[in-house]
Amino acid sequence: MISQKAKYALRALTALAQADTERPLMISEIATQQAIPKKFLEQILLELKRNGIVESRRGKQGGYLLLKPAQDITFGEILRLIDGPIAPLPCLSQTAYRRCEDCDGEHLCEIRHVFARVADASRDVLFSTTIADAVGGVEDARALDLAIA
Amino acid sequence: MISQKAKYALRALTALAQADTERPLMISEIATQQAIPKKFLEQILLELKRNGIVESRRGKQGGYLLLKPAQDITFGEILRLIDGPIAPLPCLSQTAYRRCEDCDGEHLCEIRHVFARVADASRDVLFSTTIADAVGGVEDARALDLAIA
DNA sequence: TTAATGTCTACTGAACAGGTAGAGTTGGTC
DNA sequence: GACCAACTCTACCTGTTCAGTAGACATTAA
Repeated sequence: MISQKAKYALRALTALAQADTERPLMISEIATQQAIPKKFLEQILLELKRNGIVESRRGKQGGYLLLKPAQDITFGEILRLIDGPIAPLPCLSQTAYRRCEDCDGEHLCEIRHVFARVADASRDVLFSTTIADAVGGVEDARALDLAIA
Repeated sequence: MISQKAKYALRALTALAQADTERPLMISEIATQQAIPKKFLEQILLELKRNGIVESRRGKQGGYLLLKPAQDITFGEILRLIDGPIAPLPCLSQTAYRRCEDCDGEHLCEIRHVFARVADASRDVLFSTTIADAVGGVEDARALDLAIA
């Protein structure tokens, strides 16, 4: 399971991606729109800012903006930022590798082989899908809804 | 990340799969061989027993045996048993579905679409790979090691 | 100058991870 | 029929993480 925090982060980013690229979106706007506790969202956006995903303007008329285009922000990137390693085992992490001290020889570890395939499959999806894809996909669905109704 | 407990469970099962099918393997044998804290392993095996994966014999000469053939025990099954739902979001779980109360309309949820693909990819691997596969795969590797040496 | 914004640090309560401890039960074996 | 090696069960413990909450502070447009 991904954390609530990561889910909030991804939703906040989709909100920013859908917004006007000129006018910053306030924390409170995003919080209300996406039903995220405001003070919690504050911390999340701060973290995204420190990692160069969004930028902020302070003071009146302040708020948040995407720093990169939405099609350059992948799900994997955000997930790794917020939740840490994607890998199902420490010895399979690309960013935080740690040897399992209880298995002798990684290519002899029965478990590792299997989870390596799981990790590859997940990463394939996560790093090839962007915030823009997500927003686009749903706009298609919404249009279809309208057409049917 | 999968829990340490799940990793231990999978290793214990590979140990049982590799052992003689007649003579039960004692908790302490598995614990020593796989470097698992004995009392913790006890609880794990008990849980596997309650769920019909292994059987036990009490008293002297007692121990544990696989209840089903190793090729009928999938990684997904064990993982779900020990760690709970495989899905990255509660609203994608097959066994413990729970609606996200903060998103309106699941097919309009930007996040859900993406993680549905991740979940499918993971389940593909996890439910098509068995304990027997894992043991077999490593025996191949071990044979190769010997051939090289 | 002031009011509306983001920034930062600290705290908290509940749940979960990863075990440990110890009393109890069962069933071969002598 | 006693003994002892095994499994069984319940309880407990310590540390960490999750999901927030609180509140003082800094900045800036109007």
